[in-house]
Amino acid sequence: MSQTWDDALRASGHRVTPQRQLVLEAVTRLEHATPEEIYAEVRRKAVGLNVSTVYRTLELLEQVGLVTHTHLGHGAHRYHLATEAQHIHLVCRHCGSIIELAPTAVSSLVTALDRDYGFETDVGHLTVFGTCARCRGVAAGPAHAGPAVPESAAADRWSR
Amino acid sequence: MSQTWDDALRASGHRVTPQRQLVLEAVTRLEHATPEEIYAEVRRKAVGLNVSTVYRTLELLEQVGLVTHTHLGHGAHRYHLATEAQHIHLVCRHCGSIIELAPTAVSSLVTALDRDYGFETDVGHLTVFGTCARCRGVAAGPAHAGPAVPESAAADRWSR
DNA sequence: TTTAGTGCAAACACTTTGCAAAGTA
DNA sequence: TACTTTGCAAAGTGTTTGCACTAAA
Repeated sequence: MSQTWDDALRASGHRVTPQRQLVLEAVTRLEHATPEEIYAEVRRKAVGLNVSTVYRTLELLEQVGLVTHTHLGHGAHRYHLATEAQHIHLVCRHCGSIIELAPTAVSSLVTALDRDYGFETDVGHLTVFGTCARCRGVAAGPAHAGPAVPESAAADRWSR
Repeated sequence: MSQTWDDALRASGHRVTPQRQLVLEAVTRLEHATPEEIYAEVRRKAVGLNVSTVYRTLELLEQVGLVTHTHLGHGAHRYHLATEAQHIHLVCRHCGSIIELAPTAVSSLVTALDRDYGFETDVGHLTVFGTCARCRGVAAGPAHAGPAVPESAAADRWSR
């Protein structure tokens, strides 16, 4: 049931190239890497390799099912092997640290969402933002007041 | 304990302008809006208003505590009122629909993360990707094989 | 009047595209 | 050989910045 990465490419009618191997290796080595980081890593071995190739390759590898990506805050796509054990991420807002957890940590949530809403959770994509234990001690979070909302009116006064 | 939005601005040493009111209104009206969408909405009332003003205003309003943002997939920042009831999001990968849930739906997870990892979850930012009930019936998810990883070697053959 | 806020245009970071040359099968 | 993939350069998105002008307080 297990095939090699190059067979996976060939089987889907794509060609095996050094570029693709390098990108896949980079994804394997650096976990949670952005396209940018993957590009930098790949360049260490192959200076001539182009950014667009990295993007195209990542898209292909994902399509073929060799890699997947997650969103870890802002706009950063981060890629990792599809074969890697599924895990969820805790991202600390303050120090930016990423904590990996086994999916079992959220199994009760997954079960509940399925039972109550018929929603099938993509565990590999689950990211929880918050504050890690270390930062909690340091920062005393600012308390928001909770002001009322405007009543739309002044606009016509100056619009044009 | 509740103040008006313009007082919130003044209190923090900022000025009250029509632009800021319009942006805040847009955020209020369209829930989960991207800067782009907010800009479009605002332009309907004030053609002259500039995109950069929208970005600057959103940043300010967030800083002052009137609005907050969430990441709902790719790189899309979506803004909503800070006063709005906290809620978590279920995003369907297939149809793109967004389901809002009360934070209580994940309270057990929040408790567990706190107890086990000392992690304080930012519930307002929690987004769960997956497949909604409707799409589950339709799409028969493709099963990934799980090919092996390359063994780094061919690279030197052609790098330069 | 003073100083913060705005519009404009240009700069940015990141990602995508068209096309001819190079390389896989 | 035939046809996919790459490198290159140029074009797109979405977001940010500097600066002179405008307007809130």
